[in-house]
Amino acid sequence: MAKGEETRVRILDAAQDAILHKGFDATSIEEIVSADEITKGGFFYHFPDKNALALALIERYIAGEDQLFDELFGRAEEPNDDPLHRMLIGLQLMAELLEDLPNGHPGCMVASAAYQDRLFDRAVREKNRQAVLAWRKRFGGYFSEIAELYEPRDAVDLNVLADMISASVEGGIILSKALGEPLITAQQVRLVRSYLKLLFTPRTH
Amino acid sequence: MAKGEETRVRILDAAQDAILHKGFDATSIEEIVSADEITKGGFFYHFPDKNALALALIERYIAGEDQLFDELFGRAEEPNDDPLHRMLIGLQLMAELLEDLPNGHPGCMVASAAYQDRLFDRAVREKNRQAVLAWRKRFGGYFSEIAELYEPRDAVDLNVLADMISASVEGGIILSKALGEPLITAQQVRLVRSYLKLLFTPRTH
DNA sequence: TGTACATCAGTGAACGCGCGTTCACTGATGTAC
DNA sequence: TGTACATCAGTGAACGCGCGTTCACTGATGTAC
Repeated sequence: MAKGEETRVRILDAAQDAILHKGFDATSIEEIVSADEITKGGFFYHFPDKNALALALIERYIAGEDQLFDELFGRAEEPNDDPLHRMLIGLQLMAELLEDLPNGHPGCMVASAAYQDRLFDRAVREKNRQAVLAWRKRFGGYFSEIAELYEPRDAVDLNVLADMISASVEGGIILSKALGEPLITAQQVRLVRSYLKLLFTPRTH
Repeated sequence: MAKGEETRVRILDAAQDAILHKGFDATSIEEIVSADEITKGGFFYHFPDKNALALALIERYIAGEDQLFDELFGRAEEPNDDPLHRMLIGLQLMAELLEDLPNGHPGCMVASAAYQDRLFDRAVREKNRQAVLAWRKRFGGYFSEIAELYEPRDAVDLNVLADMISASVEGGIILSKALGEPLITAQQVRLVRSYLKLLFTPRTH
């Protein structure tokens, strides 16, 4: 990685950590750059203004999540797997990954932006919207495959079910932050897993 | 209501609306009071400093939620009702109430504070923590009653199940804000209801 | 009922500080010939 | 291999603006006698 790119990443890291605990406006550029031992001028070499920082942070966060979900649910090495099994394994892996974070999930940039939408321009808000839609599309696709093979025991909209995965993580993070209990998010993911098992597993008499 | 108390409430209303869309720090006192047509000096008559505003907002929000949950789940008029039935009715009422908000739920002060915890002093953070614990205790108590009568079909921790109600609302609000779809929160509450039905309803052959 | 005083619910000007942003400059590295 | 120039990745001082907070004052309302 070139020197400039490395500094840029360090700026994003420091900014994200502060923003997830203080909000965007309360996080000053001075504070961000002093954590990286550069100056304010250096910040403005990498970003034209503070709004561009927000955009870059959200884009990076979304890309990271997409890659992570590909790894957890993709399981490209076994493409013929049963889709329900693949989903349950994916949620299991996600829960384990969350349990391994000693301080819990540090927070979701999308959630942070959603609670500060009036601070950002249209480009940022639209990126945020597209991120959540992409999650819905991804998980909704998985559920379509599942529903072709398994009759759900209760009438559910598959897009709402897809949102449930995102919502349980987002909600878990909030409870976890408010209580200072790192394990909550993983527990909520496991609970969604329990629901899907009950919902799609055929009755055994 | 006395005149001063009325102004205080209007300050809190204006502040809450702005804070749920911009965050605490980015919401200036000037902006809050100009919405109410008073002056900055007037604000400081009602609150010693800005942190006291945060504390008052969170206390008011928590008290409002507690009262609402009492109404939705208490059903004091029929205390001998089946606890599972009461829970399902409560969630049904909650979903209907959320569906009736034309712009969706405006946002949760507890979530907003959780994503800006470094902005506040210990008193605010502790209030926030107690709020989530109270929700857990409330719903956990309901689930204890239910579990005494109905064997759950999957091994679940009742406190985690209690958190699920809070988490689905919190997560639903975030998705709803990010997508601009007001109905999402109600949908997520109905999905939790579907889970509880599957989890606790006895098998009928 | 009238008067004196206290309290309530603010007004409005002033303050010092930190913020985002600009800009002229600089040393190190890369490229052309 | 040496030299000239361009680009990269910053530095550091300066700016104007808006912020939270203070404070002396004020008019309206309430209370005591």
